[in-house]
Amino acid sequence: MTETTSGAAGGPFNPYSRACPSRRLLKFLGDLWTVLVIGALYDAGTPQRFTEISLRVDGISTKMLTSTLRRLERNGLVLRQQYAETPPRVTYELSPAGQDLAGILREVEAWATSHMQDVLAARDSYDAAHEA
Amino acid sequence: MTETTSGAAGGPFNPYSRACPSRRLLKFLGDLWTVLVIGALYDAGTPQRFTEISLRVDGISTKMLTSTLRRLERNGLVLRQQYAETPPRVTYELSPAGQDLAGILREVEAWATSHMQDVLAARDSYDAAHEA
DNA sequence: CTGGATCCGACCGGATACTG
DNA sequence: CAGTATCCGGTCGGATCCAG
Repeated sequence: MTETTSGAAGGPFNPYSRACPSRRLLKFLGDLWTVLVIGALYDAGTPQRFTEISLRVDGISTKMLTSTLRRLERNGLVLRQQYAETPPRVTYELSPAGQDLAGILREVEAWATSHMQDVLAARDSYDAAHEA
Repeated sequence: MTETTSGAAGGPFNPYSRACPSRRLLKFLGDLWTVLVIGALYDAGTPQRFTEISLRVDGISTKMLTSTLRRLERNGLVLRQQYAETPPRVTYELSPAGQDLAGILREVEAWATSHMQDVLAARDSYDAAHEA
């Protein structure tokens, strides 16, 4: 036990350490667009086209969808397939690693939706007790 | 089935909808400092002081620790206890809801650390295939 | 010790226009 | 259709100083 910071051990990576690359990865994984795009691909079950994903993730801009998909692909979480057709057709799907992650992120998502009401109530309570 | 967007059903809240409050909540839950502070409190097991948390979460500024704890408290995820002493002593601990969430976020954290190596390899592979 | 207040640079991210 | 390029306002977040 030579670790000075906390966190689940089991490997050399520790996001509680400022310099550890896992911190940046964790930051990316928690990003809203990352979570929603992965969730959308997970729900779809089949390879999705750029436009199809943008329809599932309401309000995402082409810029953010592009950059998010690029990072996901670069990190090995999403597989990109492009076909030589006109008009061009490109599809995205989760890699095995991406599917694994999707299951976990889905839990976070489920927590958010199932506890939203409680959170709303907690805010009211907090605001009432701290109002100016 | 009147939903037009995707996502796990089960409630009226849907983060895939741009206007749904659960989207903002989800964004907050995935925030790096949120994840690490919750994880630190979870690891500690006992109520932690402001300074103790800052030591566990390497590199967090007092500004971010303060604002993160405030939001967590306001959302009912963290319980704050202050004692009338000099010097002042304040402790923070996870609420039952917070502990529930912590277990899930810990999984995300574990995914990040356990797959960091694979992700690093995927990046090398991607960069090699896309270098200018 | 536990913060609040302020300054300010960095960058996130939307809107828009354009291309193969 | 599937992006790329650019502009630019808003916000995030670190550093610093101050207070109860």
